[in-house]
Amino acid sequence: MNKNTNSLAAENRERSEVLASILCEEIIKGQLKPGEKLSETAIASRFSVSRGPVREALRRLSERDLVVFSPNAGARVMSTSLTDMLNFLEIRESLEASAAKFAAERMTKEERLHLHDLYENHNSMFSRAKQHSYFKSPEDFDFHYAIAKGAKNPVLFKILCEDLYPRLLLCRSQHQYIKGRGTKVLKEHQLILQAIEKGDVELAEIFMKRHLRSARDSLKASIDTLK
Amino acid sequence: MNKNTNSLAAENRERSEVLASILCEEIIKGQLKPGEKLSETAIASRFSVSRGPVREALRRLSERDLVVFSPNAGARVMSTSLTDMLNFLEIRESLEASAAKFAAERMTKEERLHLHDLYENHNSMFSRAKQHSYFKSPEDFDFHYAIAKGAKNPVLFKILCEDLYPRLLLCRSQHQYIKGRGTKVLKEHQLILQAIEKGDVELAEIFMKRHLRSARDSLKASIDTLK
DNA sequence: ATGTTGCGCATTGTCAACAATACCTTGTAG
DNA sequence: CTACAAGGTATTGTTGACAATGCGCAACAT
Repeated sequence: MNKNTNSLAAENRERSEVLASILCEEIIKGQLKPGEKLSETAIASRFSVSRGPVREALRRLSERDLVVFSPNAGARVMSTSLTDMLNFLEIRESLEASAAKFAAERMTKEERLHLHDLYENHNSMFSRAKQHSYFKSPEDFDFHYAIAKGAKNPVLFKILCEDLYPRLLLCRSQHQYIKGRGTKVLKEHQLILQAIEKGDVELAEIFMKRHLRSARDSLKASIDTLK
Repeated sequence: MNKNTNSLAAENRERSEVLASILCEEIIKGQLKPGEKLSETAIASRFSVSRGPVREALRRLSERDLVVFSPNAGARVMSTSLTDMLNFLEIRESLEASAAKFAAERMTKEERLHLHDLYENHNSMFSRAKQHSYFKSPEDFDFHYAIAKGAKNPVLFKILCEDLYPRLLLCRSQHQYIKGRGTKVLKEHQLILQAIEKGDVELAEIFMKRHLRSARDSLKASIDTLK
């Protein structure tokens, strides 16, 4: 799948960067669980490198807030509370609303078609397996990812796709809180899609805001029922 | 001023983190100019440490996009184009509009008073020295900083104050583009302040958006006149 | 004069050993 | 039996040395 996982030698990129991306992926996928200790020697021997590159990789990840350091006690996988999660979703709302607005304004014809395809695929996939928890699937993120890309603002793209999404995914791997919101999500995506296809800037922004607002409310409700 | 600059030994924080913050500051202040080479050995000898911590610090800064790496060629201070700058301002608009909204909703009484004091200070400072380029001054950022803090969302605060503002300041140190927008800025701040003091959520959001929109338009105009 | 090729040097990337701190185990006292 | 203390062990923080890559200068050929 990812050849870096096997051999990280013959890369132009430096070891610490490759290591960081591999560890990042494993953290996001939940293979390294939140709170888990990240031993430098263990990681070093696992990838057959010295501790130097490992340390550099861990320092990188700490800047991304994927790991936390306790001085003289090493690194642990970041653990995210549900209130943190709500804060993330709050910001995501404002950022993605802008993304949708810009996407409706700036997406190319091809990008709009691609977004349409994504929606159709999700749609058919969902009707095939109704119990499939759509909201939790990576396919849901594909849709938002495409919009973030279509907004044609690299700063926005970086914040969303490289800062926020990883943290959200990490948090999801921690809390198995969400039951898929079912066909609602699809309907909401459809509204956003149509607005973008028409180039309706204002509607795209509003529908995206509503969409994410619903997601956040859903989480809030889940939290309330839990306690 | 900052005792870290002199002795970075007796700190609980690890050397690489202290180094990163010192270098970050110097980059933002423009003491290290965009495009300038950051030699590991030079930095190491300057702070009387080994290259190890220096490397870790530089890797941290690269995650913050304050420096760029060319493999086997080391690090250079990030250089930001004016179109990058416009992208930053575009996102800042949406983020700070939310910040103002939340601040109007969530600021404590003390925070509102503090914000008021900030405004008054800026006001008197400006009338004392009219030629003083208010928009470029750090005092301008204080106002926005206080609002970001008052929004009571750590995620938002981090993105604004630790990711976006440093990059904006770095870019300013690179391009001496802006003539202060004069009393306009103060008037705009006043409107925002009043909305927040009244707890008027919607107005705070709108006035902040307009304020930053003006700043961006002003930059766009500057760019156009330049070419 | 200009473009190119090769060598030498400087810088980066990596590693293994040393020093310092924290954690865990074990023993003892209350 | 529990609480606390002390020592040993393991892990982190740091360092200096080695290997590899890139850069610049000089000499040469066209």
